[in-house]
Amino acid sequence: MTEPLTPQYHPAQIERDLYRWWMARGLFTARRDSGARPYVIMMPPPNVTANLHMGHGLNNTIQDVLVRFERMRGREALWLPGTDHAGIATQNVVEREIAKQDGKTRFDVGREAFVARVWEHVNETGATILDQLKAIGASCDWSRTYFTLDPDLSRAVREVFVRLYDKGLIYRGNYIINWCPRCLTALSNEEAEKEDQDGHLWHLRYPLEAGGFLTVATTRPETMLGDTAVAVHPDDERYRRLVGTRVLLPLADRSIPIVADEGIDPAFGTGAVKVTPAHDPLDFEIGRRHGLPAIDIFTPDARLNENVPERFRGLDRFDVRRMVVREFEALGLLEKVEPHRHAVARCYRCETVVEPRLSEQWFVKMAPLARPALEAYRDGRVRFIPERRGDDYVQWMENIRDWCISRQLWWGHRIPVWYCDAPGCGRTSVARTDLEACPGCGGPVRQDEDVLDTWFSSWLVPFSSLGWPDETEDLRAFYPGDALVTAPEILFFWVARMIMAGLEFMGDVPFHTVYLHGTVRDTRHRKMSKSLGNGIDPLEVVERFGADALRYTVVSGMAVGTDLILDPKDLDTSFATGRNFANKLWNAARFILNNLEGQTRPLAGRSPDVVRTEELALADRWIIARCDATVRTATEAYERYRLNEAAGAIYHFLWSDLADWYIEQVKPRLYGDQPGGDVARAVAAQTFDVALRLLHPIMPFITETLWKRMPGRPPEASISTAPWPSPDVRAADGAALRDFALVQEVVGAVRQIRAEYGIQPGASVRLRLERRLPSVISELGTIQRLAKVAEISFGTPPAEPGGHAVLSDGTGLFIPLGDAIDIERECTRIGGEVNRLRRLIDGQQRKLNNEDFVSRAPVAVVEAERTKLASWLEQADALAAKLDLLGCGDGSRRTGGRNGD
RNA sequence: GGGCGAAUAGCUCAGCCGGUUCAGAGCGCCUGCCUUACACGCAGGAAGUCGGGGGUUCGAAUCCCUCUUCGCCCACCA
Repeated sequence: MTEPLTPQYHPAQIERDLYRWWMARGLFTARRDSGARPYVIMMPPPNVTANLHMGHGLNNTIQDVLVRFERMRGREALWLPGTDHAGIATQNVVEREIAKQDGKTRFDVGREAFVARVWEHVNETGATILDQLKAIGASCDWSRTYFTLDPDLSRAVREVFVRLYDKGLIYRGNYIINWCPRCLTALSNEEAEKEDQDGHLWHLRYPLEAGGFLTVATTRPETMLGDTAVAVHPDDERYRRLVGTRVLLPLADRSIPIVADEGIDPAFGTGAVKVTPAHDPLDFEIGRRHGLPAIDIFTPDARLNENVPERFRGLDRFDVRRMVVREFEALGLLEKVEPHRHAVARCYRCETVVEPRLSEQWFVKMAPLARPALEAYRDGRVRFIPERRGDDYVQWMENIRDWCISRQLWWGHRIPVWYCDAPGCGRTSVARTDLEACPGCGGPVRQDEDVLDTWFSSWLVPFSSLGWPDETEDLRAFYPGDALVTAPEILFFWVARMIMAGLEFMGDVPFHTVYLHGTVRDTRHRKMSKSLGNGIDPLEVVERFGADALRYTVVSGMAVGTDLILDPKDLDTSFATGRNFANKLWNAARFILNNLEGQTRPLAGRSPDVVRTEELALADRWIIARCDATVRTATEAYERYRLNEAAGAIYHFLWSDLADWYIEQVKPRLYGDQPGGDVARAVAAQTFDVALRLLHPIMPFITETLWKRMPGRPPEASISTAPWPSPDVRAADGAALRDFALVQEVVGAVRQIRAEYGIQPGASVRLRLERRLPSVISELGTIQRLAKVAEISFGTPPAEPGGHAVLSDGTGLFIPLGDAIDIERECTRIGGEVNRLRRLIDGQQRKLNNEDFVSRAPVAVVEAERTKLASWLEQADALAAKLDLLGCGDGSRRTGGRNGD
C-alpha cells in the first residue's frame, strides 16, 4: 500500500482485496465476551435460488450502514445472514429444470429423488447471493450464516409446532383455502395477492320447480356446476315466498333448495346468490349454516372432475366458463352480462388465478398470538419507520385470520404429524422426533405428506438462528435484537409473525424498530422486475462504478418512506454522483496525503488540541467548526434513520467546504512559502479523518483505503472499528463560521463581477473594500488568490468606472474596470439587485409594522426579523449610492448611505 | 368499498413541529477555464406563480377543506 495513488479512483482494484482483508481480520464476527452492548440486525434471508437484484442492493446497503454506524459507536455488532429454503419458489425452479431437461414432472421423479434433486440444486447455486452481498460490502457475520432447513432450525420448527399444537393453537380442518392450480398447493391468505381486474357479471336464470325463474348473478359461471342451493336475504320481499321451494339447476339437472341467509346483500346483483360451498368462502359458511352438501367440481389443476356432466370433464375451468355461458344462452337462460371490475386473487409465486377450494389443511389459530403483538406496538415496544406503517400492522392484527400452514409440496419442513391407520386406533400423533410406531397401539404409522409454509420457519429466525430451543450463549447475548430492515411487502408474511413468535416463545419482541424502506422502481415508477426487463444488475454497477458509488446513490437517493427511482437505461447518469464523489474523495486524499510528508505535529485524534489555538488561522477555525457541525448533523441523521440527510451533510462538507474552500485556502501554507504549514497539515488531516469516519458506513471501501494510508496508522487498524467522532464544544466556533462566510462572500462577489465582464482568467484586478473588515484582513491572501486580486485597498471607492457589489453586512465593494465597464449593463445589474432588496424590504416593513406580528410572534423571531430588515436596508442603500455614482440612480436612497471607515 | 401516501426547477428528489434559505441539492443545460489533488474537475449562470381551487392566520411550499393525477395497503358484495 505504499505506491502513490493514481489520479483516478479505480474501485475494482481495491474493493475485492479489502473485503478479504476485513474477513481475515474477523472484523464482522460478533463476540459475546467483548463487554460491549450488542447491536443486532437479522438479515431478511434471501431465497436460496435468488440472485442479487437492486432490491437486495437497497435493503442490504441500508442494513450495512446501520450496522457499521453502530459498530463504530462501540456496539458489538451482529448482522446475521442466512438463506431461506423458499418452499414454492425453489420447488418451482427445480420443477422447471427437470421439465426442460428430462421432460418429467416431479411425480415422475418421485418424492425422495425429487427432494434430493432440489438439495443438489441448492448446494450448487445455494449461497451465491451471499457471495454477491460481499461485493457490495455487506459486513455480515458469516461465521453464523444459517439456512432455514438446517438441522438446528428444523428442530426449532418442530418444537414450535408441538408447542402450539399442545396449546391448542394448531388444528387441522376442512375449510375453503386458496389453492394454486399450477403449484398444486394450498396458500395462505397473504400468499394470494388480490388485484382488481375487469370481468363480467353474468345473470343466470335458474328455473323454479314451481314455474318461472330465479335469476342469480355470478362472476364465475363455471362454479354453478357445484351449486347446492340458492340463497336470498330473509327480509327480501321479492324472494320471501320462494324460500323453502326449489330450483332445477340447469346443465347439472339437480334440484336444489332456496334458502334464506343473513349474509346476502339484497342490493347487489339480483339479491339471489348461487351457493357453491366447495368453492367459495361465503358459500361455505352458508352451506354450513344450512346443512348443504359441498360438491367439489375441480381436479387439483382446476379442470372439471367426475362430479360434473361428462361433456365438461377434464376441461379447463376457463373453457368451461365459456361453455356454461354459451349453453345458458342457448337455453334462453342467460338474462344479461354486465361488465364488472372485481378483485381476482393470484398466486404470489406464479401469478396463476387462485381457486378457492375446500380441503383439509393445518392451521394456526392466530388471534391469541396477535393480541400481545398488538399490545407490543401500542405500548411502544415496537415502532415503525415511517410511523404510518404501524397502521397497516394494526389493521392486519385486528382482522387477523387463521394461518393455513400446510403446503402440498415436497420441498420444506415435513409436518411432524403421524397417523395410525390401525383399526380401532386411528390416533394422530404430533412429535418432536420422527415416530416409528403409534404411541397408542404400537402399530405402523405414516407421516403427514405435507410440508409447512416457508414462513413457518422464517418467523422463528430471530431466535432459531441463535440456537433456540437450546439456551445457547448466543441466544442469551443477542436476543432480542435491535432493528429489522425490510420492504413493506413482507410486513405481514414475516415481520408481524416474527413479533408474534418472539413474544410467544421468547417472551419479548425480536426487535424494537422496524424500518420499512421503499421499492426500487424505474423512471416510469414501475417496480423493477425480471419479467419487465427493467432491472439493474447491482454487480454490473459495482463492476463499472464501484460498490461505494452504488451505495452512495442508493442511500442519498432515498428519503424515509419514499421509493428509489433509477433509470435502468442510463446507469451513467444514475450512478455518476456516487462515482464522482468517490473520485473527489480520492483526490482530496491524494492532495492531503502528498502534503503530509515532513509533518511534525501529531495527527491522531481530532480535537483542536492538536494545534495550539492561537496558531489557528480563521480558515482553520472555520473548517474545524464546519467539521464539528457535520459530526452533529450526520450523527443525528444516522440515529434517526435519515441516511440521505447524513449522506448529504457529509458530501457537502467534503466537497464544498473541505475541497473547494479549505484545501484551496491552505495551499500556500503547504507549499512552504508561508508559515503555518504544520498547522494546516494537522487541521486538514484531522478534519479529513473525521469526515472519512462519518462517511464510512455509506462508502466503506474508499474510506477504509484512504484512512489506512493516513500516517501513523498501525497496519492492523481498520476504520470500521475506529471510534465514531463526537462533537466538541470547543470546536463549535460560531464566530469563525460567520467571519469566514464573509470572506467567501468577498471572493464570490469578485468572481461574479469578473465573470460578468468576461475578464480574462489570467488577469488580476484591484479590489476596494469600503470597510476594513477584520476577517477579511486576516484572510487577505486567500481572497487575493481565490479571486485573482492583485491588490486590496480600503475606503470609499474612487469616482471611476467599475463593478460594484455589497456584502450581506452592508460593506460596499468596488473593482475598477476602466474601459471594460459597460455602464448600462452595470446599472441594470445593480438596479435589479436594488429592486429585489426593495421588494424584500417592503414586505419586511409591513410585517414589522403589523401590531399583531410584533405582539404575537416570539421575541426572538421579531428580533431576527428586525436584524434582517436592517441588513437589507443597509445593502439597498449602499447599492443605491453606487447607482448614483454611476449616474443612473433614481435618488431614492433612504439614508445618506455609508462611507468607508 | 374502506384506509393511507405522493404531487416542489427538464429529470431524480430535500425542505421535520407555519416566521431564522428573500424556495435548495445532484444530474442535465448555457458561458469561461486542461489554475502542478481531481475535466469523474474549477469558476460563473439560466431555470420553479412549490398540481388546481378555496379557507385558517399578522404571515403558508409548510395547517384545514375540496378537486385532479399517480401510487400503496386492506376487503368473502356473489
